This record gives sequence, C-alpha cells and structure tokens, in this order.
Amino acid sequence: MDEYSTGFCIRTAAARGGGTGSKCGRWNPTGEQVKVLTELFKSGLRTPTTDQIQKISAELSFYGKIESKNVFYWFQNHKARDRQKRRRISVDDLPTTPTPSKQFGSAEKNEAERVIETLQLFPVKSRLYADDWKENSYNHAMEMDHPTLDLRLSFV
Amino acid sequence: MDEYSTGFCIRTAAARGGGTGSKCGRWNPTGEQVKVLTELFKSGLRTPTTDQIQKISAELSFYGKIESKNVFYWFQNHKARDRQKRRRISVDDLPTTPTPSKQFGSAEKNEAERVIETLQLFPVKSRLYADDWKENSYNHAMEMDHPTLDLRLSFV
DNA sequence: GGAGTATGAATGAACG
DNA sequence: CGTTCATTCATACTCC
Repeated sequence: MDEYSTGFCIRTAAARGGGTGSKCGRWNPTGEQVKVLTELFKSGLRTPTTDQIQKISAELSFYGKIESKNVFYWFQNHKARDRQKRRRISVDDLPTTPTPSKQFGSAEKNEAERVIETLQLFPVKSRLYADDWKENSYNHAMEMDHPTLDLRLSFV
Repeated sequence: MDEYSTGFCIRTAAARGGGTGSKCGRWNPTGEQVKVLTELFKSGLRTPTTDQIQKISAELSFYGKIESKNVFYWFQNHKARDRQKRRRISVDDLPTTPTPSKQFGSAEKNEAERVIETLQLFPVKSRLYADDWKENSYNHAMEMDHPTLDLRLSFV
C-alpha cells in the first residue's frame, strides 16, 4: 500500500548500545531506556496502568524521545514474547524419548510477587456469540436512524 | 522463529488491502472494507445498533468475507482506541508548553452520537486510518538538570 | 548485500 | 467500555 512518511527525526546521537547512528521512523529506545524498562519488567511489572505508563514515559523522556505508546507497546510485546517463549519451552517434547519430566518450575525469573501466572492451558470458555446479534442483547434504537447507508460501490 | 505450528491456515501473503484470499483464522479486512468502515466512523457512527451492524456487514460482504461480529468488533476497537490514544497523547506530550487548554472544551463527556446525514462513500482521500499516533514529535528539552531517574518507581 | 533475527507497531478478538 | 491477549506486519539490527 502506501508508504506513510514517518517522522524524520534525525537523531544522530548514537546513544544506542552499539553506537550505530539510528534513524527514526519508529521509536528506537536508547540503552538506558531499555535498561530501565527491563528493570521494571524484572521487578514484576507486566501490565502497567495508564498512569504508570505516563510516569515511566515522562521519566524516560530524559534519555531521548519517547512517547507513552512506546512504553505501552514495549510492555505488551515483552510480556507477550516472554509468555510465548515459555509456552514453547513448556510444551517441549522432543521426538524420541527425551526427558519426559517436564520442568515446569518456571522459577528462574520469578522475582515478582505479583506475577500471577494463571494457568490457562486449554482454550476454555470459547464463548462464541458469532451471530447472536440477531435480535437480542441491547437495543439502542434511540441513537438515530442510520443515515443513508447506501454503500453503493462505485468501482466494480 | 516461524516454527510455531499454531497456524492452521494457509498463510497468505497477507497484503493488507490487497484483497488476499485469506479464509481462515481471524478476519482480515480488505482495503475497501476498511475504507468504508472508516468513513462511517468519521461520519459519526460509533456504536451501531444490531440492525446497522447487519446492514453494514451485508454491504461489506461484497468485498470479501465478513461477519457481523467483525463489524461489531471493529467499531468497538476503533472507538476504544481512538479514546485511548487521545487520552494518552493529551497527557503525555507536555514539552514545556502549559497546554492552552484547548482540549475537551465543554460538553463532551456525553458524547452525543451525532451522525452526519450526508454520508458520502468514496469522495475523499483514501488515507486509511493512519491517524496521528505519530507526528507529535515535540522537543523534550526539559530543563531538569540531572535526572532523578533511578526509576525506583513510585508507581502507586 | 541478502538471510535471519530482534523488536516496534498494529489490530482482531475477547475478557471482566 | 476499558483493558488485555494473540497474531501478524514492518522495520532495525546482526551476521555471514
């Protein structure tokens, strides 16, 4: 599709760990920022609230350009990948009688006291209300009559 | 990295907007579908009723596979994210300007569902929802001398 | 320079 | 409705 011209913030600070001159286009965290974020994560913070996100973002803005959404995404991704990796490992199972004893200890990183690892091993509660929208649930007919919902396609 | 066998469907090239023939997994809207939905959203529609959802879904089904729930979720997500984004930005970026309080003027909490009667389909640009997550590149030249950012985190 | 990887960003789906 | 999860796309970075 179209390439959206991302912001051109030429930060030649090279504050990155490798010292490579990084260009902008997407947020590129500095070493300090990553360090702090990682620390927080290891402290047990996994899903910061909006307030926390803003606080963190504000603090980290000292090291360089950063926005709240960056912090938000960072935690989202970090948690997701951590979980993903763990998932992969726990399922393990090598093909040919490798250690059947699953080491589900998962006590390597547990430093947080609020890391609630609820076990969701199977897809429970797949509440599929795919087409329940038929004619139940809510009914706010008070909004307005939908305008001309004439979605006539022109290019066909 | 791509060894996870979670994929149950043929992983198509998935060119968003390219009208790929993905038929499994989660709904992948085509460019036209997104366009129409965005247009509706910009017209003021935020919480469509069941009828509207079905109508929209029916219309959009022309462009590709779609279900009512997709439309429902789409509006839900779009509205929620629009809000979330706005909130985050407004609180986040405060470089040095004290914000002349131009946000949220007066009556807005009520968020009246005003819908513009004139709904034109394909008149304007097709810039599909790129919004402004970016583009707020302000200067973070704060005046704080040395950072106190040990980030002991006062997250309360 | 391209392949492979790490990771930021986006969004569909769903929970509480 | 706000928040969270899972999957995927896009891009920066590393290595050969």
